[in-house]
Amino acid sequence: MSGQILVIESERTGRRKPESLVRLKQAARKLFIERGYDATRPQDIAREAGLGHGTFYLHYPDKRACFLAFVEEARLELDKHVQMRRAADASLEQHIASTLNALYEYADSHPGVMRAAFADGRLIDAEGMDVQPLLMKWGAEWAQMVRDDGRVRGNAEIAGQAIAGALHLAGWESHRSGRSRDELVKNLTAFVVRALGAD
Amino acid sequence: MSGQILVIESERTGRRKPESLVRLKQAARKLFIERGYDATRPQDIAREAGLGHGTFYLHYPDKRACFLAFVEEARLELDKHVQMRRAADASLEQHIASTLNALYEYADSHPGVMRAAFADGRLIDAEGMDVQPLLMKWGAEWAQMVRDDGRVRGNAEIAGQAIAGALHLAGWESHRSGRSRDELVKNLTAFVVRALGAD
Amino acid sequence: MSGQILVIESERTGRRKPESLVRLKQAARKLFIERGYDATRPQDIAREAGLGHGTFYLHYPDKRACFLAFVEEARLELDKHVQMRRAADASLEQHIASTLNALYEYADSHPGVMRAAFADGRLIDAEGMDVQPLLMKWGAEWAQMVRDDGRVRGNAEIAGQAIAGALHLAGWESHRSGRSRDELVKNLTAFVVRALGAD
Amino acid sequence: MSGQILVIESERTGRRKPESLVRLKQAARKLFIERGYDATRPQDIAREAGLGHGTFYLHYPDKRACFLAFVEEARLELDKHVQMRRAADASLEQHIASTLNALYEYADSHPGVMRAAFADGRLIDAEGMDVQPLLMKWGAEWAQMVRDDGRVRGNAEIAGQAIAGALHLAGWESHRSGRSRDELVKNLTAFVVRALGAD
DNA sequence: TATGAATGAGCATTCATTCAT
DNA sequence: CATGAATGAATGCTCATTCAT
Repeated sequence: MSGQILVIESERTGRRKPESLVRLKQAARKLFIERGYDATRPQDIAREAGLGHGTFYLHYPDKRACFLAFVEEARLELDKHVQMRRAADASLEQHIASTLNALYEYADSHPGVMRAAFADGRLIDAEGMDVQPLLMKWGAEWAQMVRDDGRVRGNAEIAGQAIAGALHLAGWESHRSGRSRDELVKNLTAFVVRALGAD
Repeated sequence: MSGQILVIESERTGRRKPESLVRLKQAARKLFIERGYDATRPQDIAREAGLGHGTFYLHYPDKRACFLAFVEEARLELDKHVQMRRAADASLEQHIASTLNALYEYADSHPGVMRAAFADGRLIDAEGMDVQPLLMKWGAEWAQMVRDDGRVRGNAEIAGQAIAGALHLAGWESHRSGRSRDELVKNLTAFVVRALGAD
Repeated sequence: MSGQILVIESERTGRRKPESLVRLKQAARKLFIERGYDATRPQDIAREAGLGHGTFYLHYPDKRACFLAFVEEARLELDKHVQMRRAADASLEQHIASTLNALYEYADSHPGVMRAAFADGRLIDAEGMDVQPLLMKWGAEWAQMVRDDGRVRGNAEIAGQAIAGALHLAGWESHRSGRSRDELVKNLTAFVVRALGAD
Repeated sequence: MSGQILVIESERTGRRKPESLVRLKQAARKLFIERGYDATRPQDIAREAGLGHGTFYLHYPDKRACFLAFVEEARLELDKHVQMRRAADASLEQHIASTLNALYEYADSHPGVMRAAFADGRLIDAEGMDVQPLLMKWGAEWAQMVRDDGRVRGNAEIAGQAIAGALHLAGWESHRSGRSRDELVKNLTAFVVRALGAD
């Protein structure tokens, strides 16, 4: 009898804990996207996950941590998506074009994710200068790309952040004004390629 | 003497109404910069202005309107500053360099203003798609500049927004990492000049 | 010069004071009817009357007094209306029938007045047991009528209040359920006539 | 012993939730009666119940709902009281007399309940035409009684509402003027019996 | 591990009234 | 008589978090 209990328990400790966390993650993602950070209560997330309110605090110290986890997950997901879609061995221009295409493709097919995730800047600004906002992490990745390419002589970090900022705002504005993705990608690719000083 | 009284009276009747508004504006600016939007209550603004908190609602319909007024004021102030510092008749490169210099000079000498003001995107996203966030207005101005210059063949709006986004994020990151303004301006100027395809 | 001033002043004290009061009365009536007591602010009344907010307190000590004045005016108006429409020399039944007809005719042609006015019960309940609610005053009038008729042997006051209460609730319910005035008057007349014990 | 624990536990889990609701109900009843609707804040009710004020909103969506629940409870309580005291098999006159006696007996022994409860008309008038004010529900019950009796040929609904209105206002006035319950009941019984046309 | 009842600091906003002009 | 800027007590309600079970 106790053996059976042990088996059940080991199954539980082995799988049940992660399971509720997974459900919380999914629920959090859904709600942060649908309603935004402010309008999403820990209680809502727990309920959406089919769990009690208290369980939320078993997995996250607070609401902020849960949101930042969602943002980080979104970042990794986007990274993965872009890396898969990106033209591998190609000219810089083709590389950038395919990257931007993948980027905005993801943004289109995951409406709300980017918008929700970029809201982390505010949270991070308020406390925790040690954490980097999503956009800035993105900028750092572009900076690395620039460094790897080796053609730009200026400060790669500045260039990387500039690119990230450019892609973000131009993308947002295009979304608001209903511009086509093609138009956006074509223009931005040219913009970035020139900015990187293709000499 | 009666003449003086008349003057005083006309000054008073002429200024009593705006006076409290002016004080509210100053107080709001101070607090929005120091504490941010969320942590600033209408009550705090009124108290900071030495007024009762009912008075706040004599001048603004709600907290949001007060904040947007602050943002707009900051935008105009920055515009004015940049226009005064900007090299007038000069090459595109010099023009951009002086603009960026003025821009970051303002940002340095008014710490917190930009950071606070850019938070409007969140407010505007929530409601009121008709209002444009500060950063996007800024992008529109750059777009106009690009159009006026006439050298870029692509979509000027996209280019303008891309520039604004680039300046914003690169500036923010530089501020966080303690980079010198010169380094930032030099690199960004080159970045933007190249991006605009000065061929 | 002082003569002229005196003339103007006497004209003013003779006519101007009442004028603003009259306008306040009209405005108050309009707003109390349209919006009810709670949703009507002294400020609204003054503005509707084309006067400054402070002027309100020149004529009424507070909002409550203004409302009670409105109620009293409505009561007198209804009284006058009923007295004019009422069959003079007739049987008790005819007398009552014509009274009820006049009553509900007024209620129909002045939608909202009765509803607004009856809200005084609450105000009076809260403070001032000395003032009588409109409905009770009305009951007292019916009591007098009963006494004058002399046919009822019981307590006239109770009968009067009972009649007033009956007319009020039956009228309100008929209004809510969309019953015709004729149906209401016919039935209530019979009800009251029987209740008064026409032996 | 473990059996006892089980009982306690099941009692606890089974009652913990309702317990705070019961305390809120009692507190609400007390305060609505003592102070009336406007002067009673949800916070006061919670404090009176020995609970935090957030708990109030765990059980009621808002103050209005709490009040309407109080009114409904009072109505049921009164109904029960009247049904128990009412003469069962008797003449119409005896039936009515006993009903009125029970009615005013309740009103006397629960001072303030009726007064507070009748204030619902105002709340219901403002919003929710679908809900019926207490007094009108009462009228509907009298209407049913009239219909069941079968002797009145007119519109039973009008008669029922008229009776309810009569009892209400006459009762209120008698309370204000200090009339004895006997006097009131005797007169009103005769009034109602005649009104119902006992021919 | 899981629960959900309980908490109370906190917030934006309203409005009857006053009083200096 | 008239004004309307100023006031601040007061209100209903929310929500991140805790903790006894």
